[in-house]
Amino acid sequence: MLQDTYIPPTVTVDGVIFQMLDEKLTVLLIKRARDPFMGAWALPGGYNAAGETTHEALNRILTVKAGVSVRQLGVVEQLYTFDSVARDPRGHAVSITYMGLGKGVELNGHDAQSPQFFSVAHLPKLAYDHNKIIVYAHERLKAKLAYTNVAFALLPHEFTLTQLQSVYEAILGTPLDKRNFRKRLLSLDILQETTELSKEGAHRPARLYTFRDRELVTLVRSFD
Amino acid sequence: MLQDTYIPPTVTVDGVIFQMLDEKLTVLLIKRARDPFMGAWALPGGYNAAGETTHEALNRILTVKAGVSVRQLGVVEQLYTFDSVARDPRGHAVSITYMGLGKGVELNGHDAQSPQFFSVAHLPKLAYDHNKIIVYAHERLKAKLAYTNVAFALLPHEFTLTQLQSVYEAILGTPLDKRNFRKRLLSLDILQETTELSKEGAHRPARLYTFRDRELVTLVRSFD
DNA sequence: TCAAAAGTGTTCAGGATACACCCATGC
DNA sequence: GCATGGGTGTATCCTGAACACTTTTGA
Repeated sequence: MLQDTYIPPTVTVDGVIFQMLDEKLTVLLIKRARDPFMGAWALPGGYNAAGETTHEALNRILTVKAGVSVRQLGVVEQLYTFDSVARDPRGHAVSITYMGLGKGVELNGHDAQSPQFFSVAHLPKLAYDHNKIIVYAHERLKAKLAYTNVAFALLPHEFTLTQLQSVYEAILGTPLDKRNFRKRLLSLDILQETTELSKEGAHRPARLYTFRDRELVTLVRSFD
Repeated sequence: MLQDTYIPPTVTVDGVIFQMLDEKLTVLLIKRARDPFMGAWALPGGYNAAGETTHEALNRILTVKAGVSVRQLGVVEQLYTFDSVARDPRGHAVSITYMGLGKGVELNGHDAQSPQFFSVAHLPKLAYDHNKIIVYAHERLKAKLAYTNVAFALLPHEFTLTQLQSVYEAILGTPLDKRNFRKRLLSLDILQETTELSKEGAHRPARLYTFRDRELVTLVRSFD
């Protein structure tokens, strides 16, 4: 089936890496070093070569361009594959996008392309259609809050329910009722109460919780 | 960024084409003409060459291998992109899968690879991991029944509520309550009552309905 | 004693579920 | 007149939404 004349399209991989900073959802961007869009902010991305999987390519790209390893990310999930406009004489390109969720991600001394986390709520105009890709990833993340334990990947091992609520609020973009939020999250059976308290500030200490699982768990669906 | 030495992975496109036959959900399969898995049933798929989009490749592959045009399909949706095991010396391959939904799809005189629709409930062992891909597509379709009008792509222009219910039941794999089903579907505001009746058989004629839209519509979400 | 965040229950409305009988037709 | 599928309504349960005050601590 494979002719000798078969020439594959260019394949690229792009990553939408989220983490919480200062109670805001932020996304990792780099400054493009070359045309097209030289100097513009963009998602970290690059070519996928023969002999490496898309995950391997993602890891390599994040490492080289931003000093981030996928091992620092609690969740990595494929988003969508775009047919991109040709960027070279080979014709159409295919772009596979991933979403990654982390916490305390360090950008180890890679300032060549100035990797930085930007608040998702106030993004500059990005290269290509990267703004749309981020919106898509954000929607996916919003939806997953409702029926998975994804939030674990964005929080420290132990956290207070108020911290957890602030993550939900930042991602959903709406304030939530404290009592209803606690009732619901506790009823999902994804959290584990610890015996520890966080005592910070001049107020009553807060109970610390952990997630029962540190990997993505999908809760039961609901249609008939 | 693009070295002259860049060699992309092999890119393939596979289609999971569903239609209703005899009140059952069925999927289009072909018999593989070459190794690997020569003689085994498989999803129609093939190489994506430079210069064509994945949609174009899908259309070409379906046309050549099964005599099906994507224009016969009411819905075409990308499913997932798999890193496949290398099938040739180029190394890893990337496989982009699509789901297509049709009705009355004709396989125009292409019996070279014996294209046929098989009941999803009773599939043979397929080549590669195609059984898993079909399960994935089936899950996606189930989920979409709940919050979109996808079913339009599987039904004739006019249909009875009983026909519609039978599509839902076949896909979900459970019987549904007639009164509750009608109440719910009618409340979604995706159907349009016609003035026509279907009079077949020795019983009361049934009201015919159409879908208000003949393109995919997503209903409102529900999280906070 | 004051400020600041933690923690906690009840009421209400709307949607989902369960359930059984009469209707219109062809033969 | 009978067999066949078409068509309809109500009572109940459960989930989601709204809503305000007391508790514990540090300063």
